[in-house]
Amino acid sequence: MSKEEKIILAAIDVFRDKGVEKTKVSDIVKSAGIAQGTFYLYFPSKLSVMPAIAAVMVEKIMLEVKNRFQDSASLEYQIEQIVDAVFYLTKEYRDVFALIYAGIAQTEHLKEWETIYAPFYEWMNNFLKQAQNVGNIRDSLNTERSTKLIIGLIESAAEQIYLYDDFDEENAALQKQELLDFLHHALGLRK
Amino acid sequence: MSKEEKIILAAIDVFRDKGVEKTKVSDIVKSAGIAQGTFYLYFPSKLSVMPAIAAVMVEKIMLEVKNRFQDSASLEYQIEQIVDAVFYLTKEYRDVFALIYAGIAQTEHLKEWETIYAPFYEWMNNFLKQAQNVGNIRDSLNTERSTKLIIGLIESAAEQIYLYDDFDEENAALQKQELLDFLHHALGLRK
Amino acid sequence: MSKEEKIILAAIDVFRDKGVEKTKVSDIVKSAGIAQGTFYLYFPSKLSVMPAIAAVMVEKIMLEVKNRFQDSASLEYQIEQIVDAVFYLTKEYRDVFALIYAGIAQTEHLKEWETIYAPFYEWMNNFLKQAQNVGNIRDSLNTERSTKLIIGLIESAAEQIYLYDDFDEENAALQKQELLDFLHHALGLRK
Amino acid sequence: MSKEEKIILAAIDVFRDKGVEKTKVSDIVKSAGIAQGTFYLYFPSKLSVMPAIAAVMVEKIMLEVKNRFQDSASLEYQIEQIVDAVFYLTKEYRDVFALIYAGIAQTEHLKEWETIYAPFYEWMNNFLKQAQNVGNIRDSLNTERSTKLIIGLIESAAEQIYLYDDFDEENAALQKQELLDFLHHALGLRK
DNA sequence: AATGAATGAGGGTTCATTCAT
DNA sequence: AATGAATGAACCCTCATTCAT
Repeated sequence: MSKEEKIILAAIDVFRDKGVEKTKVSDIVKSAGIAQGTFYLYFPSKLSVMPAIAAVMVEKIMLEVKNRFQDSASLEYQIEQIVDAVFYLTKEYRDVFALIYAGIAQTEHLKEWETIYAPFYEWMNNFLKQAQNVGNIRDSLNTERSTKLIIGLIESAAEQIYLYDDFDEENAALQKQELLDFLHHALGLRK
Repeated sequence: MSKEEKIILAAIDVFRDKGVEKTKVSDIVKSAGIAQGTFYLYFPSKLSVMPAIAAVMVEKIMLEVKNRFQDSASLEYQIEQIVDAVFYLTKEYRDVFALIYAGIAQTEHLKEWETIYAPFYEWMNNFLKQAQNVGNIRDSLNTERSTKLIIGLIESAAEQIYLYDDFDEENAALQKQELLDFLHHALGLRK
Repeated sequence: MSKEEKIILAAIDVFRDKGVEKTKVSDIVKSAGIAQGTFYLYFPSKLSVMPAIAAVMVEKIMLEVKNRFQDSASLEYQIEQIVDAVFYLTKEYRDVFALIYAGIAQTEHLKEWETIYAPFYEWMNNFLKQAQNVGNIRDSLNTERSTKLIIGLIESAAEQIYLYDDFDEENAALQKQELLDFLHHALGLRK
Repeated sequence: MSKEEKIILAAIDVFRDKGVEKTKVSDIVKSAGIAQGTFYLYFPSKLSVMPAIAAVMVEKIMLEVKNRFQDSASLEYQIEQIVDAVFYLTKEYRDVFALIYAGIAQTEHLKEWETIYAPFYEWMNNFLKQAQNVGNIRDSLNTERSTKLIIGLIESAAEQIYLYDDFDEENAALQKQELLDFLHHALGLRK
């Protein structure tokens, strides 16, 4: 594993454990098993690791979505699989997402966020286009614009459940069902 | 204006300008026109101004929504007004929301985020219930659960437009139209 | 004694003891009996104390010159008194002058040096003018321009003796005599 | 050019540009076009380049003086040539001299300063002796002692002009003339 | 209540030097 | 001899907080 990777993974660990604010660079390097100065060969500051962490998380998202997705399944089920993937990741890495969000908001790296998310947007756009081509979602929907709405909707739903609400299995299931229903109508699903 | 108010307003200004982390208490007191020590007569620490700022923002949200909302308008137009209100707030105060979020995330009181939004959630829930009662939105929609989905959806759409995309008036109008359309279908609007 | 004075005097002490390079700000504040941060309320950096030290030294020069100077003495003897004053100070504070010279050369404070020296230049100029007016030094001498030459000459002579040469009382006396002779001819002394 | 020479010349450049304290070894090696580690094959530390730089400067001094000097010229003109040489050197390389001085002052080898000047002192002493032998300067002058006075005088005059005063062509010419006059009288020139 | 000079612990960052290749 | 990535001790400076006035 390269030193850069070591730093990123160690940063995720320590940020999760202590929070961004309270994390010292010395904590990160200790956890990464490298020298203090080595950190600065790869990142100019503590917060500049954030985009790299974000990129790792988007990789995880794509992996999860692709793993769960079944080409042969019904559109309805496929959407549920996407929702499940995002929900699972939010649940599992909620603190990482929270710190990325906070960390990115604090710095000037905001614009990078879009670039980092690009692969997920592209994948979703293709998915919607195909479904629209075969007539399974309403024609009036502009897939490119809606892609961002849908991803934003699913993620904010997940955040509601796993970040803000006191987590409760039954409530989570109901909230997910409401979301699927909401999406069903919004997309004008026909199948 | 009381010194406490001066501090809160000055803190909002400076936090927006420099970010929470880079803001010094000395910046706040300079902007507020008071002495360094006076700050500590009203707030025990820099971050403890956050809840007061949050309260100011809740007021702004409710004021904006209520100001724009017209009881007599069509449901479709009322929804557009809500979207406009959230868009406006995001555009104007997105950095403030981000810093409250970040401040809250740092102090581990993430759940409080919900409290801040509570009045807006409640108002939106009532709005949906009424519309549902008169049969203007689909019966299958659970207003309470959907409230959070809708607000999350509108906000994430607003962020896409005002933060990540390079802002472009025409594109913004189209994206807003797509969102209204998306909501129209999701709610099963009948009128 | 004000904190600023404490810092200057402590800085002189520590610089003399350890040299500029090896002196830490923490050494200065320890010697001054103040807190680390207090230093930065008065000086922006370690080297920025240099001009203040230089000013103290020029004060010492003026005091020494004025103390030794006798209005009633012969011109020849008066010049010897000035030389004695500069020699004494260079001898006593050779290390301080060395560090000022080095410290000032290293920073951007070079131009300030002239301002700091201004009182000495002015005093010397008046001295020469008066002697010229009563016909004791050659008329062709431009007092203002020569003032700087003379002070430079005396100081460099002193440095030669006390800083560079291995000090030797007899040699010092001879070198001083040569300087007085040199000045005698240069000024065209008539009395 | 050998790597050692490359390092010395690069060090002079960078030291002049940024000052000794602010110069990093990495700056020197970058400018020299060699690897970081290579530096330490030739010099044990950053400051240890100083003597090598000093040696280069001695060469420059002697070269300049000898180049300008004309055996056949009048004594008066020869002195002007010497002044011109020192003025030129001060103007062109004053910062290098300052940094050598500072470097030496820091390492407590202040006495070495004299060694650097030794060839110049010797040359000047011979020059004065010859002039005295043929009766062109006063007999009472001790050439050895005066050598140091004269060089110190010329240098301090040059520093006044090129460093402290805001440089001004006309003023510089007058100041130089005053210096020549001063020297003329001090040496008791007869021709 | 208000002030603002003083505090000093703390952490980010630098950079001379090393060493495996 | 040459490299340059890695090291980690060293130190500056910041800034939240205190407290005498």
